Amino acid sequence: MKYGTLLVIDDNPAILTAVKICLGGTFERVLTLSSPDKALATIAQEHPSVILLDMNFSLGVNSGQEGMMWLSAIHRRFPDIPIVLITAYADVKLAVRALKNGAADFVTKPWDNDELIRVLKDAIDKAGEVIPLEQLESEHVRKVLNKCDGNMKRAADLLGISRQTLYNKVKASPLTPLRGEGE
Amino acid sequence: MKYGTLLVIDDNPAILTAVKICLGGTFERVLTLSSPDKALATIAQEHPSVILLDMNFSLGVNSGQEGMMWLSAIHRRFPDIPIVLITAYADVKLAVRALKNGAADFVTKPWDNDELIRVLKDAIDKAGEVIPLEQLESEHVRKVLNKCDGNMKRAADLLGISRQTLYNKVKASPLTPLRGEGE
DNA sequence: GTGCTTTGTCCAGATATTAGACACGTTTGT
DNA sequence: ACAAACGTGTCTAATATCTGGACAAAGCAC
Repeated sequence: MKYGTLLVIDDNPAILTAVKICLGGTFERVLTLSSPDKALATIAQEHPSVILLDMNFSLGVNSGQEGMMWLSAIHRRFPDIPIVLITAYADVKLAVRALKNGAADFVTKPWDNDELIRVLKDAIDKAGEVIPLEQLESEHVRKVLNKCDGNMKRAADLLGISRQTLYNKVKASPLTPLRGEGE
Repeated sequence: MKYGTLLVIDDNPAILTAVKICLGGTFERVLTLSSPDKALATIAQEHPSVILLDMNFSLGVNSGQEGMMWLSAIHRRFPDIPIVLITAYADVKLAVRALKNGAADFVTKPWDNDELIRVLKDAIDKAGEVIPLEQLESEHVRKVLNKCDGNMKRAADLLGISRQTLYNKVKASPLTPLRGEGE
């Protein structure tokens, strides 16, 4: 089973070629861009399943600012397409910032092929999940209620619903297990 | 303005003392544990606003497995309390895994005091936010609809609601801006 | 073009939400 | 200790929302 379209954005042609060879068997299509300039247009046109984005363009600038900017821009425009970042400079602060800015994952060069495939697959799978409205609601209600120490009046207030409605919701689904957040 | 209760868990007494001094002025209370053994009990009793958890216990074991286990355990039991991880071994993989396992943030030793305070404050603020039910619903609807390329029938199906209901929801809130995910 | 899907629109019955009210138990402040 | 303030569980009646079902018209596939 192949995993749709992968878009790779990296300014190193050797990397693009390498990725194309390594992942060509795993994805139906592997598109490449050597510069993020046309990224938005390309994404809009091709609707990739996942994006592999390098963090370091403009030679000599390796703070990752460039990649971070593009991450934000792409993620803002296409919040549903998972973006996996890749960088040669293993920097914890950068990785944390990237994940908090919406990156699906963060890997370092040189990469392990199987790991990269797993990461991209995970990103696609996670992005493809759709949570039913009712479940989303139940979970959120439970969380807020929990944060209010079970105070239904306050919870209802924070949730923007009436106390009775919250009351009904709670007794309607007395035990909805919370989704895990594990990897 | 002080930021509630901080619980620090670290097996190095010197660190505990240092943190107590550095952050005593910022938090109303700073509790410390030199081992995570009693973490769950302490948290249940003290309801800290945020937890600062070291990743490396049992001397010689520095893979972070220990801390990761405790992160999962604590986060599973108290999903509403933000957990900031701290480690001496800057490891990108570990940081990524931690964030995906529910950590609010990830900092490395030696830490910068102001940065640590900012991180803890951010974690508390973010955890304290409560999103009204209607907004949560709107955003989710918009995302799913987007993922379905605007196909309302399919989106409604995935969301577990009827097509007409989705139709009504969409025309009820034609332009709900998505919340940002920035740091 | 012919079929299949989707859309926009309507209906009427079922369900959910709402503000308000009430008695009762629990905190809180003094 | 006492009163005031607050939260709960319960009820009602008006309003709103959700639902399956139906229909013609528009869009897409082959």
